[in-house]
Amino acid sequence: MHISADDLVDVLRSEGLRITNPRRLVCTVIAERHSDHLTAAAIFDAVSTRSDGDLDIATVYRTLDVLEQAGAIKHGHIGHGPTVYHLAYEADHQHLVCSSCGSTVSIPTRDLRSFIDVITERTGFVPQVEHFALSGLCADCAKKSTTE
Amino acid sequence: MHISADDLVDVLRSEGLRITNPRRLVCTVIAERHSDHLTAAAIFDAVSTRSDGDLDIATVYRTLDVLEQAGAIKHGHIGHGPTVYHLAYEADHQHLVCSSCGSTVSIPTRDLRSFIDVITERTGFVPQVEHFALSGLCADCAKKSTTE
DNA sequence: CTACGTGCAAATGCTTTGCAAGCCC
DNA sequence: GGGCTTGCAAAGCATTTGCACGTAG
Repeated sequence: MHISADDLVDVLRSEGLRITNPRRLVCTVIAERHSDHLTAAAIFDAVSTRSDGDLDIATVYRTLDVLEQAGAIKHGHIGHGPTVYHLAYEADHQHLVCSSCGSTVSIPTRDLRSFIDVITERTGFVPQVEHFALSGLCADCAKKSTTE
Repeated sequence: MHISADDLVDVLRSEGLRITNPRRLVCTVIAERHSDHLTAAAIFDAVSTRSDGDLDIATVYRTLDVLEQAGAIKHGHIGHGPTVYHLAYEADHQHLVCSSCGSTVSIPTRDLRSFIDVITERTGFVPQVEHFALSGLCADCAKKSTTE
């Protein structure tokens, strides 16, 4: 299943929002690079290098807001860096960021089912694990820290 | 077990660092409010309202860095707000932030043992769950969202 | 005495906002 | 044409940094 720029534009249209060139450009980049974790700056850069591209970074943020409210995309936070955006249906994994070397790993949300259930049982809280990355040590750095 | 301002100062001393009034003041506030999740701004404010208090916010950040490197305190991230600091030995719980109402709940890290183990098994990654809060819906907001 | 620590102010990085002009429907 | 969108510039917030002065050890 791949989502096209037009699909995203349609989401906006169906919300009664106006279809403008800046919005089309942002949608195009998100669709083209659907597997990436895009930052607002990355989208801005990608658009800026296109021949038909010219828009303001503020507009990128505003468009991302609007797409997120429409349910087409979601944002998450990986470590300390800037906010990352991705298609809503791809928000099915948790990120792990190594606090030592900065590398990231993913784990499918479904593998964390029991964890999520434990939390809900004990606190009533329903976690959205994908939203914030988890910090820790990657395999390599963990090995190093025990060896030293 | 309670840590006093002097204990924190001693940590600095044992690292060969100089004991200055600004550092003493920051240590005092951390010791006095050891159960809070203090932000740099909160520490700055707390010091500023004392009769003997006068320091720069930059110094607060520098002192927090130094205390963290010395192992006396740790920092964490709860939702989008500013970085929070607390005594190292109190970093034994995970925070859950409600993305809807902003309320936070805690759960002891030991209750998440099996979760942590699953992640390590599958990815080699050793999570430090306390570092980043988890996002989700608190019991109340989860109830509301299913009712609506 | 001198390296370390401080205050101050300016810079940083990411994101938001106010406002007047522009363009979609 | 009316109002949603945009660009631009400025502001906001948390945090960091350069630098000259001050002081702990």
